[in-house]
Amino acid sequence: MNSPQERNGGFLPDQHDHGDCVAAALEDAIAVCGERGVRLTPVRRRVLEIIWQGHRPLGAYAILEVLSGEGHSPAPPTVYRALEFLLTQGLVHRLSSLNAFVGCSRPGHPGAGQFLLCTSCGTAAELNDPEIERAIERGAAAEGFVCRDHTVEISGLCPHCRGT
Amino acid sequence: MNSPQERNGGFLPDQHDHGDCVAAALEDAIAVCGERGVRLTPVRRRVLEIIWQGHRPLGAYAILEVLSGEGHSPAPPTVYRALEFLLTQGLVHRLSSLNAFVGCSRPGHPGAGQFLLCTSCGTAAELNDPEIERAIERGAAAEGFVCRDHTVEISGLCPHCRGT
DNA sequence: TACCGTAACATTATGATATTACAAAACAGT
DNA sequence: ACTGTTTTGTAATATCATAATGTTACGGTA
Ligand SMILES: [Zn+2]
Ligand SMILES: [Zn+2]
Ligand SMILES: [Zn+2]
Ligand SMILES: [Zn+2]
Repeated sequence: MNSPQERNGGFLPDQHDHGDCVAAALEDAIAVCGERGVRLTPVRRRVLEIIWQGHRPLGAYAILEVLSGEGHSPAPPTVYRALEFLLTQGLVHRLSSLNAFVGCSRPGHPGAGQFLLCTSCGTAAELNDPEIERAIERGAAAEGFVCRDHTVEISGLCPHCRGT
Repeated sequence: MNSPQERNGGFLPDQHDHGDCVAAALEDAIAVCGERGVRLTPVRRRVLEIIWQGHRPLGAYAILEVLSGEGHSPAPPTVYRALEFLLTQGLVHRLSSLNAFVGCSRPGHPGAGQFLLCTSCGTAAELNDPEIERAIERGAAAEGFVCRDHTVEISGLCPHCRGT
């Protein structure tokens, strides 16, 4: 099984077929979990789908609310556990500047990614930019610091909102 | 009045004279507030001092606890208001990956800075690295995104901890 | 099938962080 | 001192996340 390719990392047109995004994300998730011998259980799968309802970060309690509207009313730990699983498998990312979660555009990839967050429409785009990573690595090394992880979240205006 | 210079941005030796750091930070804060015609009131000043007790980020409730041990027992809004003031004046930074606040090494400077956070000892160092900023700007521009602000928080090991 | 061990999930409660709304006090300019 | 503005106090509440404990579902074994 070949690894999933980058998908939906950038900003997409408003009228793109979002069903395809969700379907591709699920397909990738099934593949990644299959390769690793971990289980994409119904709760985990449903949480991933809910996150992929849009290209915008969703808070844990917003996910809870969606689940509550489906007969099923789990408590916070259920959602957080599913999120932790998805984070561990690299299927979603956590955005600490928003306390929210977004689907990963390159499921299972190594590295933390960088995020562009539109303050106008709430849309997020994921970068995995080697130039940024290299600059960070270099800046840290100059202070004698060894990087383990990074959070890069850039807020501003997406291409759709910058014009209006 | 000349603007404060960069101070204490990097990792300092364990035995540096930290009283100097605090004194310099307060001096800079007084200068910045004086130039701008805003008031560094006793609460704001004290919160800034508490944050500068060390080179490690402090949570709002940790600050509250210190204040409580001083006869004076303010409620959360008092601390959050002081923090908001200090953030606005560029005297402290908020680290969203830690939900904590740290003194700014270049009081009043423009830009968001980048932070190195040691997971072993909790120490933070601030960078204002034009290379990182340029890389981010370029990566964002390639997606048609206009940057307004950024959060760059790098976790890993500081020079003191990497050896042990 | 019955058994066991592990992984996943449910439930309750609580911890940690942050904000709203309104009242009182301190301050600055007159 | 009078007045409008800024700052602080206080109580309640919202929001985000985890601890602690017990139960259920699943997969392997005999
Ligand atoms: Zn990703
Ligand atoms: Zn937008
Ligand atoms: Zn700074
Ligand atoms: Zn350290």
